Amino acid sequence: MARKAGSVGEETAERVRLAALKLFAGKGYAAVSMREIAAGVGLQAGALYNHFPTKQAILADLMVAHMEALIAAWEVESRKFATPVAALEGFVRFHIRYHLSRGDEVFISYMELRNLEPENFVRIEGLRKYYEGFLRKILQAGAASGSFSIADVPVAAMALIAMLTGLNTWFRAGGRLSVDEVEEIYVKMALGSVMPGGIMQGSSDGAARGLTAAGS
Amino acid sequence: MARKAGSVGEETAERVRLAALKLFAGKGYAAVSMREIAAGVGLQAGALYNHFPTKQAILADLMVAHMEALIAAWEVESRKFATPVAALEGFVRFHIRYHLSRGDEVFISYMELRNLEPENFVRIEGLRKYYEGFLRKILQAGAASGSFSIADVPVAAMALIAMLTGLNTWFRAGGRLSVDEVEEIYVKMALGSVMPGGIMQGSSDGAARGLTAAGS
DNA sequence: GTCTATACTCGGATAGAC
DNA sequence: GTCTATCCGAGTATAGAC
Repeated sequence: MARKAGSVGEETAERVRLAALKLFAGKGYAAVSMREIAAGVGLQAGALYNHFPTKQAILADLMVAHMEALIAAWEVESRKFATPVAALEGFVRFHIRYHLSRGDEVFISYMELRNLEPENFVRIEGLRKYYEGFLRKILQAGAASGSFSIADVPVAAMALIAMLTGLNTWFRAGGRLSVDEVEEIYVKMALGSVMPGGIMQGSSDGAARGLTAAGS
Repeated sequence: MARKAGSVGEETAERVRLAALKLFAGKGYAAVSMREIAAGVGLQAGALYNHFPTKQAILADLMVAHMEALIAAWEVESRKFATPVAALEGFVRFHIRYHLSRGDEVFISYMELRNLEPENFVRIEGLRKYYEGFLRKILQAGAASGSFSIADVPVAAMALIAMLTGLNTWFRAGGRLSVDEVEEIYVKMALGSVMPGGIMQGSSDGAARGLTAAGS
């Protein structure tokens, strides 16, 4: 936030962000000192204050940037999908890929909320709610059209988001399964959890299948 | 761990655990001082060291106690269920109720792992894996019998656990929905995510429905 | 078992020279 | 913009009196 494009100091500020991101994600915000961050950039601690007024401002900057980028990315991606079913599948795939590729940002955005002053906390929480609203709208549309069988849209949205984001806590690249494989599994589980027709075997071939409602 | 039953000091130690639990859950382990914990018990900081050798020992004690109690509770509860489908429904209900009733313990056990020294970390992680194993066994049995359609049992187990535990991050008693209502929704979603028959409308009346496999 | 007092280290943040 | 030096508060943990 508030970056002066083209200025020399902005390059240093960006390196500060990167070093702080790694350290916060690895040890936790409270356990990281300004001296450590400075060392990661090759500076003395005092020099950090030319770029950020406080330690918490660095954290808030990282979180806001992450949430805004996430929202912007989905706003582009979401244009591809015409039906609620396609949109849900697209959301699952997008959320998984985006979050797995930004592990550090996701980690601090979910773990360090309580280290924010109220003003920053409210702002980040608002952005998060806004992002969750995308999924709620998809589920609402599908429930209205009969594609989904959902007892409570806000609850279903939170359940799905938690399931998807949970991937970040255990998935490691180079393990038994690839991202693509895990993504397919999650798509099936997510769709199965809200669709009256249940799990569709071999449903991973495209995003634009039309599904008519099938009551219980 | 290592409690001397009946001793006078154990009462104080228990009060220390309680105060530390509340503080760790509220502000984060790293942000809580021994002075704060002592004040919560009505002691001076130095007196804490009569009961715990270090600050981290308090954290590890709380985590181990939580995980062992959780495992013991499920080992009792699990005897009630005869089929994989009933066991999965029972697990979902148990996990939700147990975790929502121990919000503080759950919170620190998931958030403060990185503040543990390797020895303690390995121990807690082992207990967590052991608990997750309960769900894996249920899913494996159901997949073998044809009740479930699961592409990968370990992945499905992690996805379900994340969905269930995620409840703790947003559910608040006294809100729009009761625990019972949310529990029903999660049961349907969890079963729907792994059952080829999909969501069963009105499936919340009991835990022992027999379900025969129904392929796609 | 608890107290007071304190050793020792480290934290965030600032001032002023260059 | 970065450096060195420093302020000042707070951290964990210990020592010894009671």
